Amino acid sequence: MSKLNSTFAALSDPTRFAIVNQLLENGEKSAGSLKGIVAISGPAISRHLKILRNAGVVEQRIDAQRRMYRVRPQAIMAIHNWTISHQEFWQSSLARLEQVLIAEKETK
Amino acid sequence: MSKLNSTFAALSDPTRFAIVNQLLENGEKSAGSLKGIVAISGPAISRHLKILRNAGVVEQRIDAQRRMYRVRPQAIMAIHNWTISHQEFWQSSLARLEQVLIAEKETK
DNA sequence: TTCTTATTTAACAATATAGTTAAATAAGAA
DNA sequence: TTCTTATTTAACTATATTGTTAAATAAGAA
Repeated sequence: MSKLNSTFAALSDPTRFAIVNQLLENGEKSAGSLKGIVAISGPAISRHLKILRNAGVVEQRIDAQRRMYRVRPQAIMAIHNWTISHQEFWQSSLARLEQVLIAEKETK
Repeated sequence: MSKLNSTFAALSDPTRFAIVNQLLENGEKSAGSLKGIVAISGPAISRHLKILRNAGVVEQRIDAQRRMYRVRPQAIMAIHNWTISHQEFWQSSLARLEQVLIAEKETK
């Protein structure tokens, strides 16, 4: 729980969020092939990957000259678990809001 | 999906993450009483709340001089839904990792 | 109206973030 | 070794973020 905000920080940048979604949807990708998904220089992608790695969101595997990146499942599960730990709050709040909308519809 | 990274940005600051957790656990709180949870000035808290509000993470209700803040359940649900949309990836990845650990234990 | 409480906005300084190009490093191929 | 491909690190600039104090605004109470 204490380092979840670092995970959120890693995912707060649009480029990094796009990288992570790309890796989640298509699995492992090289640094170079990730460069294609946004109009950005190589060094910029490289640094974003370093930030994601330091936050524990992705991990690296070396394949000859290429560095292959994939999402660490634990990172996404940690976010999931945080939402679950407050699930009662948001689910009941939403249920109440829905009841209000239904009541308003009946009044009109 | 497109504005989830703004939600993550709002939650990336440790002070804001603490504020949100406080509101999730104890419900609606005034700006002033939130000041107590971190050693920070009033104006700083006020601006953090504005950022959270702009990101759609909290909403405000006016009660005389006080501004009461509460978490918008939709914000947490949006995060939850994102983790769910990739659940197959992270759950099966974790299951595979666990299998590897079991296999290693048997080898030792 | 004037005082008090609660909160926000303004102005500013310090630090962090993200992008760029050029140089360095890593590793296979000629 | 030298060339080529892939990626990272260094150096630098521009912009964003966060915190502070002082002033402004909001609203009830005297």
